[in-house]
Amino acid sequence: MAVTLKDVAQRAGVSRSAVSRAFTDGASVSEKMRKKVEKAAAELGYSPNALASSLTTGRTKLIGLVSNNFHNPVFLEVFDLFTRGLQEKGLRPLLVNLTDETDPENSVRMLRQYSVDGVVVASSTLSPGFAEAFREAGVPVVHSFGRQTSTPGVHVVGIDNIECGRMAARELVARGYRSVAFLGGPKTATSTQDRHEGFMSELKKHPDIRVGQSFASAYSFEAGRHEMQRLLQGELAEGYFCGDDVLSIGVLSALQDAGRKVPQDVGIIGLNDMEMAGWQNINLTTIRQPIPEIILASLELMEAMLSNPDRHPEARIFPCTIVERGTLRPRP
Amino acid sequence: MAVTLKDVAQRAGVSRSAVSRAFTDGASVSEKMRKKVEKAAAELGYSPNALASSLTTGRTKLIGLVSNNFHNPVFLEVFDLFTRGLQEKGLRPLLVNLTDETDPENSVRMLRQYSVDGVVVASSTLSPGFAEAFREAGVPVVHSFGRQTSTPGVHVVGIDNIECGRMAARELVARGYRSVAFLGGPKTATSTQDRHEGFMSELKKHPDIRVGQSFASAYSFEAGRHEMQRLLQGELAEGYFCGDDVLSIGVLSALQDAGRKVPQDVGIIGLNDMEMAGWQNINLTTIRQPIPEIILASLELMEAMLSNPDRHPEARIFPCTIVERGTLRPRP
DNA sequence: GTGGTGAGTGAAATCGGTTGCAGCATCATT
DNA sequence: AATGATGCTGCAACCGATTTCACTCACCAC
Repeated sequence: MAVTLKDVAQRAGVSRSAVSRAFTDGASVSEKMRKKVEKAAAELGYSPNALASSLTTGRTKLIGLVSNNFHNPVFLEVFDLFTRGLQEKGLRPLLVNLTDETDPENSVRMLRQYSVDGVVVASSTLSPGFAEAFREAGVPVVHSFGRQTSTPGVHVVGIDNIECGRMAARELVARGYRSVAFLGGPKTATSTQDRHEGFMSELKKHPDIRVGQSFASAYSFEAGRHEMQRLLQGELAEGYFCGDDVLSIGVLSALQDAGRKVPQDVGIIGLNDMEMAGWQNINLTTIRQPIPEIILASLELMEAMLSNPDRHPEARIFPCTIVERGTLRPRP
Repeated sequence: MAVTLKDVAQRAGVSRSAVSRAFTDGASVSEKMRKKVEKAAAELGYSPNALASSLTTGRTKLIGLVSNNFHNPVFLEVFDLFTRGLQEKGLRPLLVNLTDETDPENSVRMLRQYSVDGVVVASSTLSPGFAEAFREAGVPVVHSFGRQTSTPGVHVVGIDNIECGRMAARELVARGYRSVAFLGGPKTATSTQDRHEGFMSELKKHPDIRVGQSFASAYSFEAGRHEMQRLLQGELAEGYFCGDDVLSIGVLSALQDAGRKVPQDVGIIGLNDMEMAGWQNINLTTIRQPIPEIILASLELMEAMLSNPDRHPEARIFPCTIVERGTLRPRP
C-alpha cells in the first residue's frame, strides 16, 4: 500500500540513507543523486512519513491547540488565525476541546503521547495553573488570552484585564453615568475576576456613583440574556460594562424585548470587538482586544521556544482601545 | 527526559515485551506481571508514545478535520461537535484550514505524511472531487455537508440542497409573495448551485410569480449586507430566500439601515438555523439543517470505515424543517 | 511417569525513518 | 608522486514501540 523509503531506494538503486538525505535540505547530497532519488520518488508517489522521522529527530511539528471557548463566536476568528498562522510555519494544529473538563491532567498526557512540539492554550477562562501543567511536563507552552501573574511560569500573551475594567469604568463615568454595574461572565474565569477588580477599583474613586455587579453563568448569548432578564425584575443601572461582546449582545436582546432603549435608557459597553460587534444591527460600543496581534505574538513566542525551550517566560500584554459605536450615550 | 518502555522494563526487571503487553488490553499477561509493570510505570511517570506504536500497528487515531468555513459562525458549532465526538471515540482531530486554497493536493500529501486514519471534510462549498482525492490516496473519508452525486465516490452526509431550495420557494409562494428572489452565496459553492436550482425549478410551476436571483461573494455577514445594499438601488422583490443564515443576517442589517421593515416590506428566509438565528434581536425564519445529526452520522461512518475501509460509499441525507420566527409574513 | 495443553514470558525482527562513522573518489597542492 | 582536504555515499545502529515465535512451566489426564 504505502510507499516507503526502502521502495524508493531500491527503485533508484541507492542506499536508504541517500533517499533520506535527498529529502532533508541541508544534507550532504550531490545534485545528481538528488535528481535520481526525486525521479524514483515521483514515479512511486512517495512522500516521507512524518511520524517515523519524528521518532529519531524528536520533533513532530505538531502543536496542541487547546481551548474551551467553543460557544463564543469570537473564537472562530481565533481558530482561523491560529490554524493559518501555524500552517504558514509548517506546523500542524492538534485540536483539543476542553469544553467538559478543566483538569489539565488528561490533556497533558494525551498531548505527550502524541509528542507535540508545543502547546498553545487559547482561553481567557482557564487558570494559569493549567498552562503551567504543560511546562512541568516539559512541553513548551504559550497561554494566549491568559492572565499574567507576578511570577510567570509560562509565556502569556493577552491584555491587561484589570486595566480594561478601569477603562470601562472611566468611560462610563466620563459620559455622565451616575449608576453603573459590572455584568461579567462566570466568576471562576480569571478574565472575569480581573475585569471586575479593575472596574471596582476605579469606581472607588467616585463614591458618589452607585455601583452594582452581577455574573452570568457563561460567556454566551443565552447567559447574558438570561442575566439581564433577571436584572430587569429589579431596578436597572444606567450603564453596564459587560465582560464580553457576546454577553453584551445577549443583554441587548433582553433590553430590546423589555422595550428599553439603548443608549437612551441604558448604556452598554462590551469587550473584544468581535466581528459581530460591528454588524450594523448590533453596533456595539466596546473595548477592542487586538486579537490578530495577540495570536501573532503567541506564534512568535512558540516558534522561539521550539528553537530554545529554556527561554525565560515572558508576558506580552497588548493595549486595548475603545471602539465607539452606538450603545453608549455621547460624552457630555 | 522522556521515559520510555525500556526504562520501565529495566525498573520492573522484566522484558520490554512484557511492558508493552501490560499496556495493551487483551494481551496475554498475568495479573502479577501487570501489577509489577504498572507500579514501575507509575513511579517513572511513563505513558506510551502513540506515534511510535503507530509505526507498527499502522493506526494513529489521528483524524484530519478539513474545512474552509472559518467565517461562518455556524462552523464553531460544527467544530465543537466534531472535536467532542472524536475525542469521545478516542480519536484526535488534526485541523486543516483550507481558507486560502481549494486544491486537494497539498492537504492530501500533508495528511498522509501524518498517517491520519481518516479524514472528515466539513464544507458545503467544496466540490465532491476534493473529498474523492483522499479516497484515491487510500484514506478513508467522509464529506460532511457535501453534495451527494449519482455515483458517490465517498461517504457523504448532509441535506438535500435542491429540496431545500424547493422548500423555500414553496413556503414563499404559500405565504402569498408575488415576487421572490434567491440570494445565494458564491456561485462556485455546490450548496449555492443546488439551492438555486431547487428554488428555480419549483418556481417554474408558478409562471405568474416574478423571480430574481443574485449571488453574494461569500457566505459571510459582509457579503450578504453588501449584496443587499446593491439590490436596494433597484427594485426589491417581496420575499428573499438567502442561501445561508449569516448571509440573511447581513441582508437584514442592510434592510434595517435602509428603513425597510421586515417582514412587512420584505420577507426573508434563511438556511441553517444557526444558534444566532434564534437570538431574539435577529429572530430569523429559516430552514433548519440538522447539524448535530449530520455530525453524529459522519462520525459513525468514519468509525465504520476504520474497521472496514472497503465499505461501500453511502449518502446519508437528512430532512430539513422550517423554523418559523419573525422574518416572513404569516400564511394567509 | 509420560504426554498434552495452555498460559505466560523473553529474544529478536520489524515498523519507516535518521545519523555517526568509515570508506572511497576526486581534486588541488607541494 | 605523495599528501591532504573535500564531498558523497553506504553500513549499521538507533528512535520507541509491537508482534511473531520458541520456549518454559504448571497442571491435568491417562
